[in-house]
Amino acid sequence: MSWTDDRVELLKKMWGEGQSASQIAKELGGVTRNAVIGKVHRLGLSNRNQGTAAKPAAKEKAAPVAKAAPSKPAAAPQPEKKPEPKTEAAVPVSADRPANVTHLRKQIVPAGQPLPPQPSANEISPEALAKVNEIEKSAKKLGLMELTERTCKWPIGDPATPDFWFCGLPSQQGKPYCEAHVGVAFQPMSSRRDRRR
DNA sequence: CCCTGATTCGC
DNA sequence: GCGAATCAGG
Repeated sequence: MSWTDDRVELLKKMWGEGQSASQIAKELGGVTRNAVIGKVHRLGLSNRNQGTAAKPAAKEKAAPVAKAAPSKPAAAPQPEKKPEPKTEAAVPVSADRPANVTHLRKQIVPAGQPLPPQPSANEISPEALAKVNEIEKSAKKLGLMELTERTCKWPIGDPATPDFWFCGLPSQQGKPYCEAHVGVAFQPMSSRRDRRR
């Protein structure tokens, strides 16, 4: 595959939209994300850092290249704009809920049985709960079979009813849950002192 | 372990 | 110019 004009255009477009190199590569087809990144650099649209000629030459490890030493770092940090629409708009979370967080949790997980590492719902950030509510709306609702090594395995709904599924969103490294669920899953550990055994 | 982009260098 | 291999972070 070669970098035809339209392919380059798509590349520019997607890169401009903040798409990742791997996504772009997948979309284009026939190229790897490395190819995309390489092209991006060649096109000179890697970062919005343009103008500063001198490149700080980040690392010099196994490079037996004898090059003239750079005169000076000369890297004026320019305030850059980051078009990153945080999908964290206002969530209808009760701002005035001092201690009734437990009820909120109940809404999320109606079931009351063999729940995952459900914290004691004591000191969970209301934000985390709101987040969970949010993401559950966009959950992929995977069945038990669809779960893979890196899909969120957070159960949603009542296992005793057909309205039961798993979050299914991309889980974070290693963890069994996605970002949001990790937040409410294991985070507490505050007043859990001894276990009297 | 999964991902991200950045850089190098043989082709 | 191209991109795999590698590096460097998250």
